[in-house]
Amino acid sequence: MADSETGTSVDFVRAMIAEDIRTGKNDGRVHTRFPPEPNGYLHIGHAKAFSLNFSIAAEHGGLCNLRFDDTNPLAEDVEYVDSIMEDIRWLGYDWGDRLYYASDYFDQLYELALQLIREGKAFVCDLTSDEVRHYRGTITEPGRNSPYRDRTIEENVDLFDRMRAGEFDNGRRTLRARIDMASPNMNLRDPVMYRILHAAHHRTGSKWCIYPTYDWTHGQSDSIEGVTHSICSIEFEDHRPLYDWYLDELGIYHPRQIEFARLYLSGTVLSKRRLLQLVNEGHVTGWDDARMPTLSGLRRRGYTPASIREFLKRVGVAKTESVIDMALLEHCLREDLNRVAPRVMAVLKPLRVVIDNYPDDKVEMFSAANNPEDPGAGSRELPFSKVVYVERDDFLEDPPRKFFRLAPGREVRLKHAYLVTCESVVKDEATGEVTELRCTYDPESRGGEAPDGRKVRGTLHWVSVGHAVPAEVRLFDHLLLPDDGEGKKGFMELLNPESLSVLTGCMVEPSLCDAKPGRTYQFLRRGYFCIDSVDSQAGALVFNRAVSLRDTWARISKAQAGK
RNA sequence: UGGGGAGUCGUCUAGUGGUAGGACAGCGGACUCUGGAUCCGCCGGCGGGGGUUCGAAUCCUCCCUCCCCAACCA
Repeated sequence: MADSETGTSVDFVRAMIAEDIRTGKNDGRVHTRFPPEPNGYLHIGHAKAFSLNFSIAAEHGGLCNLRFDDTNPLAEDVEYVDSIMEDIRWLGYDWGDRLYYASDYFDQLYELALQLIREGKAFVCDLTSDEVRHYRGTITEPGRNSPYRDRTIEENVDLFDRMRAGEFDNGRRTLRARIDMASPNMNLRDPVMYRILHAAHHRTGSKWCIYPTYDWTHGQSDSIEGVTHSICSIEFEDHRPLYDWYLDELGIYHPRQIEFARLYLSGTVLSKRRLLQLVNEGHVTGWDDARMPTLSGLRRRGYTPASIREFLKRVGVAKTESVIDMALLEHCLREDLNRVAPRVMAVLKPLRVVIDNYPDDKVEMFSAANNPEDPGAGSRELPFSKVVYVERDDFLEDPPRKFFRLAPGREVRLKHAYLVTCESVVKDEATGEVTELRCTYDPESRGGEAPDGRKVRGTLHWVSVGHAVPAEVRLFDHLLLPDDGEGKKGFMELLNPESLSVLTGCMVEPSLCDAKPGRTYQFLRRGYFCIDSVDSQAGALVFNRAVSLRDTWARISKAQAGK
């Protein structure tokens, strides 16, 4: 869809709304809403929905409401209400003073139901849920009318009143719309509007023992709030005729429902039911486990609101069911963090390096830029001494081609410090494991510059042993393994047993000593790491790897191994 | 099988009768005190068959594939 004014293209939802404005519908007003049920934590799929709703309203100077669709007290909880509000705000959206609950409308909904009953368009049905199912027919066969379908209006009003008064047990009766039991659309086969549920509601307490269903609630709530465009996900497409039916029969303000495709992400699952299962069965530590695609999980992992917003923008909005490659989300995070994350040195798997010709007790301070992408980020001082840690992976006794790091006789640069050459290797006599490297440094290379201009390809990160701060580092992999066959394996079989690996004894530079939880850094040459907001403490730092850096060497060595 | 939706590079997504473009991924190169970043390049697609037209991803038609619906969940 090309926008003639800007030359940029817009998605079909925005195009429809633009058309409504052009034709003068709703006096050009745009009012949307995000209607989550508080029965779980929000994930990135929900973020697609609410960012769409909030953004579209904002683009037209309109408003977007937050409305909790709390019509099923059995599934809902205030814990979820709170987390949902926190997550929406975190992503940067604001519903102002328009916080609503479907339960706020229970009285109005009851009156509207009475209106339908009085017009002969709804009836109290005594069929059990099993019987209702049988009477409904199947996908290919029409249903049959309920024997209670033709009760008098007086009887319906009386029975409905008594349902509300609590005279009947759970499931004993329902209020149903009187539409068409032969409709090819199952949603129109006399759908249930109210069920009896003697259960406490997290907001209305025990005031009600009948609860309206989603279909009976949604359109009327939209109408009451003056919502112009009710944007929802595509599985509600064949509910739209029912949405429209209620509004038309009631003769009240009629918003327009528009459906778009939900978001799916490779390597994870975006279904509340399954996420809840992961939590309940202990496959993750909670809704905010850093491996979870929930907003609280992504936040804990180190994802930034900006990166998620950019991701959603790039993903677009359409009606095609699509699975987005997780690599795109990761790309958006790197892109954002590259701009804003302070650089820092941390050695994940330490190997001692002794610089033999460096004075024993000397400590030098080197200035290090906090972010080469952002001169305004300033610099910090790094202590250097005779014994430092480098990454174990940065040394190979017998290096392959194109390996630019440390090896016997090789010279590399210790970032910001000196050029050092590996002179010998110390090993554990019993195991043969390399325990220490003995090196010499070039005193003329202070700051890392070769005095004679000689080229040194390898630059390593390091931490001075005497100044290093120990830390735990958690690395994450996808929750789900790639689905090899054509979805032959079940969800549980695809769970990645190695989605979490914990590294202890990592050594980070001293400037991180009093870093605050939730802050994200780039560990030079390693990736972006966020201080865990739950488990990290001063003196016992815990970092989560949000995403690795692009690793060209990993690709080269993999290709070499393949030969 | 009835109804409702959807099919464009590996993955997303533009396109609305006039040269199929972009992003991510992949591959190659330049540059680099992060094998990062940046820059340049390459790769690769209209589900299929008919038809209309000077011309079709786009219009018509038949077919194929995938998703959703038979909760008193949302």
